Amino acid sequence: MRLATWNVNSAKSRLPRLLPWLDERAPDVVCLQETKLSDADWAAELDGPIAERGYEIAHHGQGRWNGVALLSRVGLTDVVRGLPDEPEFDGSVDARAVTATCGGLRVTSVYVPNGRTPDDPHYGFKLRWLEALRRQVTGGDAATTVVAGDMNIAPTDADVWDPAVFVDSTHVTPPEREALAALQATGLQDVVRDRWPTDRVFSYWDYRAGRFHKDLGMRIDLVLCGADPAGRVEAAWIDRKARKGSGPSDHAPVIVDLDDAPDGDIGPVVPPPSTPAKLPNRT
DNA sequence: ATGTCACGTGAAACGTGA
Repeated sequence: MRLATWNVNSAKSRLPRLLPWLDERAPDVVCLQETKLSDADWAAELDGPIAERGYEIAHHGQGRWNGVALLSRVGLTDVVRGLPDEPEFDGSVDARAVTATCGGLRVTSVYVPNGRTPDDPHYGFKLRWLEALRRQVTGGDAATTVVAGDMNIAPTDADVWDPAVFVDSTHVTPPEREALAALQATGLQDVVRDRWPTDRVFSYWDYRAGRFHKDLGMRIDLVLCGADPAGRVEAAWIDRKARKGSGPSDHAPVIVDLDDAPDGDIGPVVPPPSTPAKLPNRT
């Protein structure tokens, strides 16, 4: 099973990149963030071409900002929009989380609040939102949980291109990193970092200043896996190709392949190859 | 280089957010 997450920075404007990417990478479950569409506009513009490719869809949108979605062709049931006791900002709840059961996993697509600056009210909102996300995970079966999306946190200084640039900025402050660590302490593994423990691995590059070309990025898009999916990881990588070319998102997709054979199942028993019958000699 | 996008407004440039 191939699982992916991608902050598309507007699903409508990214359609010319999203559809070919679905065709090329053929993910089974996709978490999208920053769709920037209402549910009605998503249905009008995206439902058709995505359903045509065999996906069931759960979109949780609000319009101009935010918006998340789950696409699945391995089942999509028990859809929940938002988080339990989700905190408000400026008097309303944003569209930042959608959860469903896909292929036996409880998957949540998340767009964690940016925080803006550490002294902005949005920063406290970010911390409260992360706590609500942690509570949701503790209320479920952590072993089969996947939380994937734009966390807007670089887990360590190795996840930013220059830690000096980010001093006193959001994405790297200790309270954010502690909130992420508390989320992971429910039993979730950062499977990309596990796979590439010492490599320079980024998922986001600012559009400005040629940052992608110079590989001056950050790793803020994470796939966090409970024990079951974490134990089945066959590959985990950033699809940098999707950040190249014309009209890309500023984020690249993260792709994780899981072994579909459950524990103890060695797959179909294949009989040993028999001696091939000799082809009749041609004369 | 504060260097780019995307969206809404409203009909072109500007404010907002990232």
